[in-house]
Amino acid sequence: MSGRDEVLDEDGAEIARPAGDEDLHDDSVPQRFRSRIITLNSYISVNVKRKRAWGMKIGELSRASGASPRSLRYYEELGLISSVRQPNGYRDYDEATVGVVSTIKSLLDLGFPMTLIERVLPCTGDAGPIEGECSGIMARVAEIRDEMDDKAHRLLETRDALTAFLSQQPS
DNA sequence: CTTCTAACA
DNA sequence: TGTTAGCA
Repeated sequence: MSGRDEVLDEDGAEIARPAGDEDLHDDSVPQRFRSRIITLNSYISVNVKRKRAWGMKIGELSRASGASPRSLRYYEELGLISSVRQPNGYRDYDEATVGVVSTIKSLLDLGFPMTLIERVLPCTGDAGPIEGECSGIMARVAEIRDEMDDKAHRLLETRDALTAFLSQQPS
């Protein structure tokens, strides 16, 4: 173990060159860079111990979330999810993104238009720091909640009507 | 084979 | 949102 061996990811790409302790005490390394080296070292050690230097590529996230790569790029374009780029230009997603995508899919499932999700997600903090004024969007969300109440009631009525209808049918 | 961007029968 | 083209 030289401490200077290349660190490779699962695909064999070089991801970083870990600095050994000698670098931290070597006067050739300006002290203003040492904190960065320490940060890099801890980042590398954490990820290498997890046997994974990077997060997940779009294909993995796609399989894990059930969303198509096309959708994932679209969500990212809308700012719903984010990613960093690997040296090769490939998107690198944090594992936590799977949860955000699940949220998006759930809202989409419930009939929320992408345009609304685009404005609501930033207010949940899931897609990053809460920014902007959310009051307007929250008012709209409350409106939708009330509409849901109506739909729920009508749905129950229809269900009961169907039950009554079925019980009248001859066996 | 996978990903990327841009564009559209 | 899918799909396809042309690269890397």
